[in-house]
Amino acid sequence: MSHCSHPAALLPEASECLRRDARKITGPRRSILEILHRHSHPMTSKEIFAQMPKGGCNLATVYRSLHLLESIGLVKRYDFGDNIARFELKASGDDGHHHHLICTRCSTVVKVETCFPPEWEKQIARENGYQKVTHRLEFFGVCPRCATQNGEVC
Amino acid sequence: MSHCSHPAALLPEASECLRRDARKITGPRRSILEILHRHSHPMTSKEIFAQMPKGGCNLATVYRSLHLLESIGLVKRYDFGDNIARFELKASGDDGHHHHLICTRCSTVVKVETCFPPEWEKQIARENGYQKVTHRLEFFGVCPRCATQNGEVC
DNA sequence: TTTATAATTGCAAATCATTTGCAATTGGAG
DNA sequence: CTCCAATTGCAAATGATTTGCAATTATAAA
Ligand SMILES: [Mn+2]
Ligand SMILES: [Mn+2]
Ligand SMILES: [Zn+2]
Ligand SMILES: [Zn+2]
Repeated sequence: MSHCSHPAALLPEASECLRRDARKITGPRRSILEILHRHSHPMTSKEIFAQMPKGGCNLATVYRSLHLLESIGLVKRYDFGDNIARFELKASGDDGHHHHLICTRCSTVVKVETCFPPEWEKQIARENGYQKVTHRLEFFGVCPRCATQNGEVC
Repeated sequence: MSHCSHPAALLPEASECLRRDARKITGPRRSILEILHRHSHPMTSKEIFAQMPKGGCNLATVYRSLHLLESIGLVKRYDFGDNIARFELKASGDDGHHHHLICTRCSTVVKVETCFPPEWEKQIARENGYQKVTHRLEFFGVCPRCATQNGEVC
């Protein structure tokens, strides 16, 4: 929701990632990065599409761009179980691994820093003969606002 | 994969659940319960459909039946992030809450008993003003078999 | 700056899992 | 055995996402 770091600082870094893979820095990609930068919570392709500046681009382009940005590690994909992919910009240096608490009423999302105990995860890997194990973890509940206006949606 | 309890013991219990809600015990529903009973891992609607005995039923009926069985608490739905719902029979008494370790190569699924620390979850709820919080947690990695035959799929 | 060309885009049609409307069928209470 | 709400088959509708293809464009090289 807020823009912490300077937006301009993002482009050079992204450019580098793109160039490294012989990809182009296009209008749609630039816009998507800016949009993700100013909304610091997971956004769906449609939400991003709706935020595109005048002229915009085709929705298919948003999908393709997000794929690319994800593949080169600039963006992280999240799945909240509603069959709609959501994307967040990864902070440079950050591996983007964190979790969320989602309101099942109004879909409000809060970042959760707590992670599943790494030791436990290693144990699970060991027990099953897996070399490396990762996880997907999201929390669900009814946010205080929705809990108040009981019955209604935020 | 194995049939632990007596399959016959399942029906009376299911019947009770269904009757309690003025629902009928039909062929398709009986078949689905039996299929889920003998495969003790999460199954997709298509997989269940493919296991239907001769005569079978329409795929739409499988979807509708699974919905119903889920709504009356006989079946639990899981989401492994591939946009295909999977279902497991709940052991009576069990709330069905557990997790899985999924091979990203061959999709083999192993049940994981370890759960996210309840105290930590309560803390997350408290911190955010939520009354009650649940979670969805799945583990991913490459199973030992797939790790060996590197490159190929099980 | 101009050129050459691989990458990108718009558009429409295709996918894929899942849902739904509706008419025909059926389980099971009375 | 009767009756009727619950169920089912079928085909069409959904909704997110993907894809084929021809037209457009970013950009490295000349
Ligand atoms: Mn986040
Ligand atoms: Mn399981
Ligand atoms: Zn809410
Ligand atoms: Zn495997």
